[in-house]
Parts: sequence; C-alpha cells; structure tokens
Amino acid sequence: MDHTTAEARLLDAADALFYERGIQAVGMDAIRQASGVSLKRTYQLFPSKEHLVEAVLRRRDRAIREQISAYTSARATPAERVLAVFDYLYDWFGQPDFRGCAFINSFAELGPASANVVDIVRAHKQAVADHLAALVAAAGRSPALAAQLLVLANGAMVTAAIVGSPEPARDARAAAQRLLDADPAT
Amino acid sequence: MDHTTAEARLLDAADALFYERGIQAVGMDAIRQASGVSLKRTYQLFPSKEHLVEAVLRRRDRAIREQISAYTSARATPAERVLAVFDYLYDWFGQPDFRGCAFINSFAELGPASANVVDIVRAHKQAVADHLAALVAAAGRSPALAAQLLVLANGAMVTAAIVGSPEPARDARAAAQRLLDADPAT
DNA sequence: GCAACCGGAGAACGAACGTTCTCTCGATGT
DNA sequence: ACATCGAGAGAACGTTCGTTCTCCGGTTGC
Repeated sequence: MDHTTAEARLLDAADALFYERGIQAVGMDAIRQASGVSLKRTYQLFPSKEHLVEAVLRRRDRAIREQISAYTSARATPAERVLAVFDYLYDWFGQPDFRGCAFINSFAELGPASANVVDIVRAHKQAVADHLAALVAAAGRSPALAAQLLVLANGAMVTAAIVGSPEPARDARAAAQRLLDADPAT
Repeated sequence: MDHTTAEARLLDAADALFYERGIQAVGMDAIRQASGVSLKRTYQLFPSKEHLVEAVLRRRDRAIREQISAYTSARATPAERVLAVFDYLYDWFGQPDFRGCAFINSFAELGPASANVVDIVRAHKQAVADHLAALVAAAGRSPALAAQLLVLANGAMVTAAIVGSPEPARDARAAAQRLLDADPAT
C-alpha cells in the first residue's frame, strides 16, 4: 500500500468512526483496525490524533462545500438556488447514518480543549455562510436575509439530529421560502 | 454539610464544569475540588458519573424552562410572548460564559454512547417545542410556524456559540417576526 | 545467495480517569 | 471518659488510551 492510499484509507476510516461514535470515543486502535493501516504508518502520516482529527475535518469541509455547490448550481433561478440548500439538507438528513453536523459535534466535543478545532469549525461555517450570502445577493435580497437563512440551516441540522427525523429540513425550507417572499428583490 | 447542600454543591460544580469544559474532559476529582464534597459522599449521592451527568441535565432542563416561562409570561400579547423567546436567547448568548446549549453539546458528546442522555436531551427539546407550540397556538398561528420557530431557536444557539456573538439571536428574532407577519392569525 | 532495510503486528509504557479502599479523626450517645 | 459510627483525605486499583518500541518477516539491490 503506497503513501497516498494509506492516507486516504486513514481519513476514510477516521471520518466514519469519528462521525458515528464521537471523536473522543474512538481510539487509535479502532482506526487502525478499520483502515488496515498500521499504527507506525499512521503516526508517520499524522504525528498525533489531533493532527488526524484536523485533517479529517478539513477534508470534510471541502467535500460538503462541493456537495452544496452541486446542489445549488443545478438550479435555474437565483431564488431556487437559495432554496436548494435546504433540499440538500433534507437529502442529507435522510441518510441512515445521519448523526448531525460533524462540525457542530466536533465544536461541542473539542471546542473547550482545542483552539485549532474551533478555528476549523468557524472557517467551515463561515465558508458556508459566504456561499449562502452570495446566493442571496444574486437573488437581489438583503444580507440580513442571508444571516437568517444561515440560522435556519444550522437549526435544521441540530433539530433533525436530536429528533431523529429529516422533517426539520422541510420546516426550514418552508420558512426560507416565506422569508424570501417577504424580502422582495431590490 | 448535610445531605441536600452536598447534593446542591455537587450539581452546581458539575454543571459549571461540564458546561465550561465538556463532560468527558471533567474528571470526578475536579468536581470534588470545585464542590468541596468528598468522593465518598459523591458516590453515595450519585452511584456513577453518568448518574451525576443525568441529574445535572435534568436540573438544567427545569431551570431553563422556568427562565423561558418567566420571559414569555411577562409580555402582554400572544405575538409578543412568541418573540420573547428570542429575547431570552439574546440575553443568554450575551453572558460571558456562554458556550452554546448544554443539551446540544451533551448530545454531540455523549449521544453515540448514552441512550439515557439522548432521552433527556430529546425530552428537553420536546418540552421547549411544546411550550413554543402553545404560544404560537395562543397567537392563532399554525403548528407549522411553531416548527419553523423551533428550528430558528436551535439554530441561533449553535450559530451564536460557533461565531462567538449574540447576534444570531437578533437574526432569528427578525426572521420570527417576519414569519409571524406572513402567517396571519386565523 | 545474501545483507540491509522497510514496514507490520503487537507488546510496552506512561498518563489519566472512574471507582473503591484504607486510615485517621472528630462527633455523638451514654 | 469511652466506644462507635460516619465522613474526609488521599492512596490504590484496574482499565483505557495515545504514543513508542521491539521483534520479525519479506523485499530489494548486488
């Protein structure tokens, strides 16, 4: 197994385990078993568990932003592109292994102890907020609306995770639709 | 120190430490030091750390619901009582030790490992949702609006925690105001 | 064929933590 | 005054975990 596939296997295994069980609950040995990469190799690629956690979060940040872009860019009108964010959420929440937003979860678990994790989580949420703000601006709506829609999106993630249902995405989408209607294009 | 004050000191110290540093990051010895209650007494009152965690969450559930009731019942009209929930959030987020919602954080940290914690978190969010639904119904609005406002409230909590600002409460309140306006009383 | 090296498996190590135990002291009842 | 009980301080125990080390087998270059 070469360098890059070992790294990919590690990131895949760690990402899945961290998301499913929580970061602190997953030992390095579980990652070794799931990835098939020895501990020695693992510590050559990532000098500590925290480095691995940060790499996992950074990769997930890129993947999520690409997914959101795929959803929004597939729609025809600016308003539809805004609402597509909430369709993305609904599809995500319906996946059987959905356990909430990994960034919100990591922030809750490691925020008090790890400034690096806080920075990564903040950067991710800021990037999503920027994307949403661009879509809202393209639809001719106000920045205030973008802030409101970000709150709706984050709220849908935690509410869906806790109640164990994808419906909060529909609630958030309905609210977003009404807010779009109530914030007429300039 | 008698039975009940020892219990109160333990719950106070554990609640503050769990909220500030996360549950898994706080050892029983830190709780002993902060509370002044010996480990022996602690284990007589709470047979395990998990029992203590659950007691802390249940007490916080009661306290938060009382605070919300105090905010909402102080307003004159049904619509104002709905919006008072978001004023409560703004005041809460502005407190210097604000670190997000303890229930959302506990769910993220212990949800995969503790079904009891999941039950307590779900019950808390359901109780808040019920309260909100009653206020919305009293204002003559639809249950769908109540679901949307719950998403807004939860989203304000996580967004404010991550960005480190109370402003998301204002964003959520503005959205709630518009949604109330767009959902006219029956 | 052989020696040198790289990587894997798993033991080992040190720290942290939840929980229990020991020892001692002070209070209480008679 | 004295015996008894309960509680506190802190050591101790067993486990888990992050990280490192050891040993060994296979591969590669001559």
